[in-house]
Amino acid sequence: MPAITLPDGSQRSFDNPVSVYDVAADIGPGLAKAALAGKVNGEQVDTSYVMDADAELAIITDKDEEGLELIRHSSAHLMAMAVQELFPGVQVTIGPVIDDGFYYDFASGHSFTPEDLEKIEKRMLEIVQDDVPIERVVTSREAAIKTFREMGEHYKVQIIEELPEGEEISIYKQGPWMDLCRGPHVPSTGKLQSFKLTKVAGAYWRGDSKNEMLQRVYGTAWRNKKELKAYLHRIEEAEKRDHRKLGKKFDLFHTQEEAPGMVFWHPKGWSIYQTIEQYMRARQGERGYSEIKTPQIVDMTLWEKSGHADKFGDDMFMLHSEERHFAVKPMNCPCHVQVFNQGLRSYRDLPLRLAEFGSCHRNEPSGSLHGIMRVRGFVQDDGHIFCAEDAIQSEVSEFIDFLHSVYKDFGFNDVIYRLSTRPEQRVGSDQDWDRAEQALAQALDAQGLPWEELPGEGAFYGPKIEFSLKDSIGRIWQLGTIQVDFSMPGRLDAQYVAEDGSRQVPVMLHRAILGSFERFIGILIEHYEGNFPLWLSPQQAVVLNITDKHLPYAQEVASSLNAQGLRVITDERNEKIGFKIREHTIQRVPYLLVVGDREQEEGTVAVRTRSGEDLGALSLDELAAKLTAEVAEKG
RNA sequence: GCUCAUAUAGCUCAGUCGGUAGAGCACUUCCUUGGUAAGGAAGAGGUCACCGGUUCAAGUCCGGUUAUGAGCUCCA
Repeated sequence: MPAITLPDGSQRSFDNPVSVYDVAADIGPGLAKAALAGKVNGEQVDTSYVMDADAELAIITDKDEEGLELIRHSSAHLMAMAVQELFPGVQVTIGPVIDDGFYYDFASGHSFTPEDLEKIEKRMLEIVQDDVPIERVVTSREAAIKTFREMGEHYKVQIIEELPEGEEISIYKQGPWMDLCRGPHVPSTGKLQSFKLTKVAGAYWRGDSKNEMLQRVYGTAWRNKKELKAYLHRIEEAEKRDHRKLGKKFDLFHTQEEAPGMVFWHPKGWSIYQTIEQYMRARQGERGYSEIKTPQIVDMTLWEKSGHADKFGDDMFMLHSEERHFAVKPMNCPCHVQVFNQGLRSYRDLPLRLAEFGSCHRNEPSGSLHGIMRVRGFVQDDGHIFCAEDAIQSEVSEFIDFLHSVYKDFGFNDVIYRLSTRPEQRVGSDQDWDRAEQALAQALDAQGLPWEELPGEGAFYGPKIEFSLKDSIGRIWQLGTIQVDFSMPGRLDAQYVAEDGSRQVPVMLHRAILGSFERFIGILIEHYEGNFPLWLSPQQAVVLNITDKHLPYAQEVASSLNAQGLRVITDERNEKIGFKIREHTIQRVPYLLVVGDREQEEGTVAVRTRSGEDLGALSLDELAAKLTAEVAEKG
């Protein structure tokens, strides 16, 4: 006589064992239709799951987040079924749920094409039309291995063999098709209505590049057509703000075949770059950093000593000249230690904060290059703090504070904190790692910041905090970092004289706020969709003369504003005012200054913004004051 | 680096069955001097990424290289 307790606390008693579906039907036909799965005593189960004792039950429908995940998971199965029907001989591997959808990895001699995806999608819709029931069958390990071996599903056999002893093995059947799966799944294929296959790509078996490559088909799946449409729209919007596209449209930079992964900055892009660099220079000065510049090409012996040659040698650009071996510097830290090492340092010099806009080159794998976001030649807003161990926490706290203020000035307020701890391949003693990890965790805790641990993700010389931020459309970008390093100063013979006269090895903190200028500017382009705030805009205003006779006045306006430190250009072309307005609005110039007879007589300009707002006529003084104030405001 | 795809005018893209390349915008010149998102006319512009092969003939078919894109792997 099971008594079923529902989430609202109400109870229903049944004379016989009941399935999740039965309970849903007992509550109402609408719910029975909507039920995708159940949650019995906290465990997800199919709607066919039968309860023969008292239980707590929640019916999962597509209103629940879990329901959406079920839809995606079952969609992956649906796709696998369609694929195996259409392409006999294809083996299945795994098909999990991901953000916004699902994928399934297949082993196949045939390469799927976009046309294949259409065919597969069509077959999937047919199976949905047939509303094929999805059924769970529990089997023994041996039987499962035998079944899948006979089916020629060698990957599945391997997966079953690696399941822990005693684990229940379940198979899900939909029509003639079956797949090994823990479940649960939606009750029938008819529940899957709003999906779309999006792309096909290679993926390594088990995510290991030593293994063979499988074919991964990605799909997206939603509760209903409206959500699917909204998702596809979001993707389109994200594509519109792609920095590669906008970089071309606004004439900010280009790349070309002769220098893969390196950026040719054009005047407008370089203006943004310089504005950021000068801003960072000023802020670092305020925060007690001394700026330095170190060589671009350094003898291999230094990289061997620092440990980088050993770990990253393959990815360094090498040079051979006069029997000597050099590398183009892939990072700045060993060079900064060389600056520290000049002369005998005292504890009184600490903390010593060195900063460099350090130009680095790394021969990144060709397939990982991406616009200006992931490049081979880049400039870091790099800095190294040499300090005594007891100063780590305060230095890290001070840094976090600095970082927050910078992100705020760029219009980013949501920061995400992650602590990456010791990786398998590393240098330094476990005791050093314990202390370093603790120092970082304490600095985060001391500021009351929420953080997540990423075990094994630290650098080879020390743990790190990674700072990520959310952009205007919710994407997360990793930017800043601070890393504790107990190893490199010792390896490179850094020392200072302590208060008691003894020689001590300083701790080194590696830190960056923007990460690389290239990546950061790429993110800014996408975040603002080219609508840069005034202080970053390469062209802050453009003066538009109505006819040739207003040209001298237009030039006078521009030079007057330029003299006040504003970036103002004149569009002197013999074009109609509507045409000029259109062009510069599309180019996202923040202020359009129209000058004609009226303005010339009154010594004013007619101000229009890039968003189409008409601010009326302003005198030059009023305008300069307004723009200067806006530049200072940042954000 | 791996899998798959792509590469045509400055940009965005057409180019069928293999028969020596086309549009819109941009550019140049001329006309137009026009008050808030495209005034008009004419002209110029291409070794179809590169190297090789098949063919009477290759932008088109095949192979290789390079770059780019999606994803995987990697990211000091």
